[in-house]
Amino acid sequence: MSENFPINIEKIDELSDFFKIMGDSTRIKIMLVLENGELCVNDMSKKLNMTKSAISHQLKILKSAKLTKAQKRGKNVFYSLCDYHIKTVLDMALEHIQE
Amino acid sequence: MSENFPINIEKIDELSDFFKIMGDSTRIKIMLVLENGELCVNDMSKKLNMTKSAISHQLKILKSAKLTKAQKRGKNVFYSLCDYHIKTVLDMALEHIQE
DNA sequence: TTGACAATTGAGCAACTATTCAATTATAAT
DNA sequence: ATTATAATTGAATAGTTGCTCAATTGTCAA
Repeated sequence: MSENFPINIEKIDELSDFFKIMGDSTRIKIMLVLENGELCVNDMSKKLNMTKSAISHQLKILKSAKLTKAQKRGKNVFYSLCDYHIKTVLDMALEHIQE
Repeated sequence: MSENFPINIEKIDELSDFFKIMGDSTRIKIMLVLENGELCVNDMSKKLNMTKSAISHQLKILKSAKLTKAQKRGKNVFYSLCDYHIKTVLDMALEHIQE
């Protein structure tokens, strides 16, 4: 290990952490509903038919991974996608499973 | 859910399952050492400084996900990468974490 | 200020997962 | 046949994770 290895070890952990975060259907659903634009927690909760608590817990993870960002307006907190790479990664993965 | 939703629900599970498999540093390491060509379990075990058993368990998962394929020759089983999309997904993810 | 709604938080629980360890199968060499 | 090496397998364990539930915070309206 370490030499003769294409990328360094911390990067590998970052990589697998990234995929770990993508590897949950609730978080995937959240990202997909956010592709059309920002939504508040309540709306996501209704669209995905899940409790606000469950959504909120996952949003916290997505936010800390810089995959979503939040903006508070009045009583609501509106979330939106952060990174334009994500859609490409999702599409690439879709291509992979398609066959 | 279900209507007004960009892709169907089974696809979402397939997607998150795919990312779940990518979301482990051992499996990432295996895929990275296989980028240069096939290797037997013993070689991977040495390169990654892990037991053959641990490697073998993860190879089974990668194989069942059709990310690697195996070929037996003599006492050895040689593994290689299956899908050319994987490298692109890895590169895309690397681009995401780079910044 | 009071009541209602939006969102977050933390503890607790059940389900899942990666590694270790020991045993087993399979092949090759002596 | 016996021994050695390669790989797989399954059970056990320790660690992690996602959801629920209850409590809490923050904001707006009456």
